[in-house]
Amino acid sequence: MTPAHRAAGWLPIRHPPFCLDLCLESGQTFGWRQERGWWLGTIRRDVCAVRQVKDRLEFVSSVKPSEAARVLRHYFALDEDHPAVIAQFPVDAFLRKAVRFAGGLRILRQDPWECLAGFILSSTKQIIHIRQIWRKVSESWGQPIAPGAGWPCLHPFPCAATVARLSEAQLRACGMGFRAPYLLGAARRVADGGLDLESLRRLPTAGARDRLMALPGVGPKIANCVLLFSLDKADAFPVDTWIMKVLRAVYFRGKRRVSPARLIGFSAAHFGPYAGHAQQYLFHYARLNPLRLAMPGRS
DNA sequence: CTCCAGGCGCCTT
DNA sequence: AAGGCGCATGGA
Repeated sequence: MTPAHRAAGWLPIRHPPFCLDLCLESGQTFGWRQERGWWLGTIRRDVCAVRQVKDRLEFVSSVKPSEAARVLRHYFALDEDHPAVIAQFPVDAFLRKAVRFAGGLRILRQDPWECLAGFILSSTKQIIHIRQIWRKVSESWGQPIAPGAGWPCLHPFPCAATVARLSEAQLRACGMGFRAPYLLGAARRVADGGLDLESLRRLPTAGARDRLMALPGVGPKIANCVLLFSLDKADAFPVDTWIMKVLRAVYFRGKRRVSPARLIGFSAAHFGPYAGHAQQYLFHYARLNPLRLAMPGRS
């Protein structure tokens, strides 16, 4: 290993289990890629390389180590008592199986704008495609920066003000199709102060959700993703096609014509104050075990 | 070729 | 309130 590839700093993982691979592969963020054992990605203007070695996180960053440590500790929620979160889950055999299946899967604390943009791009797209679009947008309008000497340059995702100045045609050129006017509209609302994303932290989950859903292209699912993945609303419960399959197959087995509204109502009551964290385990399990999920009587 | 993907907006009943 | 459909794009 060259000196350039030595970590500039490291962070202890104080509440294991923590699994960096699961966190970055589980479809809650779209800008990270793996290269030679390191994860390369950006958090606002902070360009970094990260890897997990047992119970610590090593990093190289374009900003000074003390600042990078602060940003990364927060982003990867290393200060969160993860076992205490799991302990708040309801007594539920299937959920516990999903937790065992993906030990150390955490909810990251993303930048609200980047999270909003990512999930506006996500509708009826596979995760691999969302990553492609994300990268195209980043490389088209983000200034390239290297985490350190000897590292490849990465392009931060453009901020709302930058996207707001683009044209719909420029965004469509990145392959996002009908999502272009949605992303542009949301960027303008955020850039012109029509919606202050940070202020949503101070609102109750339902109120913050209403504000997000006033944005073009943002319905309940995307709003819940933004609340959960970037605004510390642990009770927000995104219901996508995979979660719909889980709920129908596991919690409403054999019943026909269960409405989405009823599934959502059940989820809110059943999964508790950390429903969103439970959702991420269910989502990941369903996505990687579609066959087992479809098979009856295998719990 | 067809089908579907971490949905949403709009249009019918 | 609840259900159906079109929307861009790309990979299986």
